[in-house]
Amino acid sequence: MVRAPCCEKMGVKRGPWTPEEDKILINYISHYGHGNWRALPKQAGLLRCGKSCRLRWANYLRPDIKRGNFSKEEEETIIKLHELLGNRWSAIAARLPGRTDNEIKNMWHTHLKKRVLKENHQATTLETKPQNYVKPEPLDYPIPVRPQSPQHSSSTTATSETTAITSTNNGALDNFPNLDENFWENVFSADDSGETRNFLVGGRETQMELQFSPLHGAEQVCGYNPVMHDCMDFGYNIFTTAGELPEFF
DNA sequence: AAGAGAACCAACCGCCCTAAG
DNA sequence: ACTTAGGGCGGTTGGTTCTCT
Repeated sequence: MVRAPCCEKMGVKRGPWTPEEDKILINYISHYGHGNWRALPKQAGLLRCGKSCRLRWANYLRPDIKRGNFSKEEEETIIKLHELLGNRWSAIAARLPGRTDNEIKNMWHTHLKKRVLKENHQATTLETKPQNYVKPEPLDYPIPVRPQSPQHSSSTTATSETTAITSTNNGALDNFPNLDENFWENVFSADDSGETRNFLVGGRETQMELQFSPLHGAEQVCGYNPVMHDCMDFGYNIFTTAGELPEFF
């Protein structure tokens, strides 16, 4: 069965929004909220489809949107997060208050992508390498694979997987923290959107935000430190939101 | 000053996921 | 269990503005 389009094309206006339409949408949402997007245009008196209204609101009219040029810090954050998360624009936008996924996506395609490509090219071109350039050694430890969540696996238990993955890391990385036994269970009960939780790490209660991200072909727990504007580069990366990194970093 | 090409960005499209019936 | 609608997301398009010659 083919899904019907989100709106009848006939009689629905398309293209750039006029200031009058913006005003109507803002007034309506500020009085009644958006509720059902599909029903909104009719109730508000707009000749637009609901999807168009939602996009206009989300990307342009929302009061918390920050307009204007991106700061250097924001650009660096986008580059780091893109390295970490790939094209998950909404996840990246979630870490840049006031910026929309569309805006970030445009920024990436028009400015940052070229810049990153150029920088990568320079870094790998022999002529541009400094004389004391040393080729980085490949990782000497296995990239740990995220064990299946207990809710997705019926054949193994969380406990055995937890033990295995923890011992793998402790054996491979001297400075990998001692995780409390409920760590992975706690991780798996969080979603992928960067939920903040308290964990016992290295024997210390630490507030952390976790993300799962596919890197090097394997899914990893990894993170980004918004305070230091730096990606943690372990097999498992963990970062705090409290502004201070745990000692093991 | 004018035309061409490049860059920018708002908006649209179509797919996917999820909740409700 | 299945179907369907609603909403979210990433990719793409096309109109506008800018820059260069």
